[in-house]
Amino acid sequence: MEEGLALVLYGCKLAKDLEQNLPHLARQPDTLLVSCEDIIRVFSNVKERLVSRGQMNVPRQPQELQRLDDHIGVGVPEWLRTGMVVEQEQPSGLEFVVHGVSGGGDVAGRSLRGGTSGDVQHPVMNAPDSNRTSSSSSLRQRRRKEEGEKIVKEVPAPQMGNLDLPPEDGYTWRKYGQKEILGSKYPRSYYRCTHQKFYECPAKKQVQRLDHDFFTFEVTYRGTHTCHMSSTAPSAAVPPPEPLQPATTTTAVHPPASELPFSSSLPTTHHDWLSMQIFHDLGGVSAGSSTVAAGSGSAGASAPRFPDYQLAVADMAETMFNSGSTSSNSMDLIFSSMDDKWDSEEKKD
DNA sequence: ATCATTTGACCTCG
DNA sequence: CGAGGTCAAATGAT
Repeated sequence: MEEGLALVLYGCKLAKDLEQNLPHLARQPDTLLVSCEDIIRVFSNVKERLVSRGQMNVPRQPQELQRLDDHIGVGVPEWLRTGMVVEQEQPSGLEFVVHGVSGGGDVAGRSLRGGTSGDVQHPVMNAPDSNRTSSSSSLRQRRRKEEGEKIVKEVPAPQMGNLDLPPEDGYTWRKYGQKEILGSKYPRSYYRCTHQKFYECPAKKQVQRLDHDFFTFEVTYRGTHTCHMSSTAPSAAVPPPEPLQPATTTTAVHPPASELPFSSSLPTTHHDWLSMQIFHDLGGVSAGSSTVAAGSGSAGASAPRFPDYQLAVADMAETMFNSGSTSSNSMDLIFSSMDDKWDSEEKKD
């Protein structure tokens, strides 16, 4: 196992190197491809070792996690830990209550279809109110109020740290407005997808605290994320578990993966492409939607499962390749605690 | 310099 | 006309 961990670390280092050289490699697709393949090969190797070691012989005991912790560095990220024990305890944080759904869902149905069709349409993006004549012909273009898909969820708010932070849902959002709402104690914040610019991603959300429950947000999602349809899209489709204390007072329930915002109904999220790429290379078992459940805590009942720590590795790789979190640099997040370890390891040599 | 947030003004719709 | 939603300049953070 020690050797396997070393391989994981090596793979992570390769990925980090790749990230650092990305500006240059971006102009050299061939080199970039080789680098990616190297990384995949390393993690595939790890996977082979783990499989041959015994399918279900997964380190779950606390002391074993501690060993991993010690090996990788100070503090395996909490999401990685929880990813490893996802079956035992529901991870905290991502507890959604589907409050109500309205709208046709037509948009979602079309654009979420696996991205195979290639021409994702943005029905609300064009049609910029051609004949909107505010006599002064203001330069501002405004779209009609979008009808259709609207998903309302109640999400427990952070109960420690910055209480003003909106609930993390795995996407990156950019706030573009805030407004006092009549009859509501708390203002409503308006967010749009950070990647709207590059990918014309129309996804938006509104976040507002419940009047009667300061520690619960009502989150209204509108539009569908299209930014993860591209293989180069930088968003994360699967929300990572929140490293926060579980909300103990809410009656939130754990939804099936299909109820997570937009992404999970996708049969081939980027999460899948990642894990499938890695495991498919080996002619391994089918990486079905069960991989999606890795972070969400809903275990596929019948689908073949990978050992949880493999999912964690895939998750980590995913996090490295996708800046999905609101945090600006997920690589730093992952490696910040590992740098010291690497340094000390290298000094030993 | 770049990107995110804030905030007042503006627009849309009921 | 007013409430809700969005824009974009100003400001702040990195």
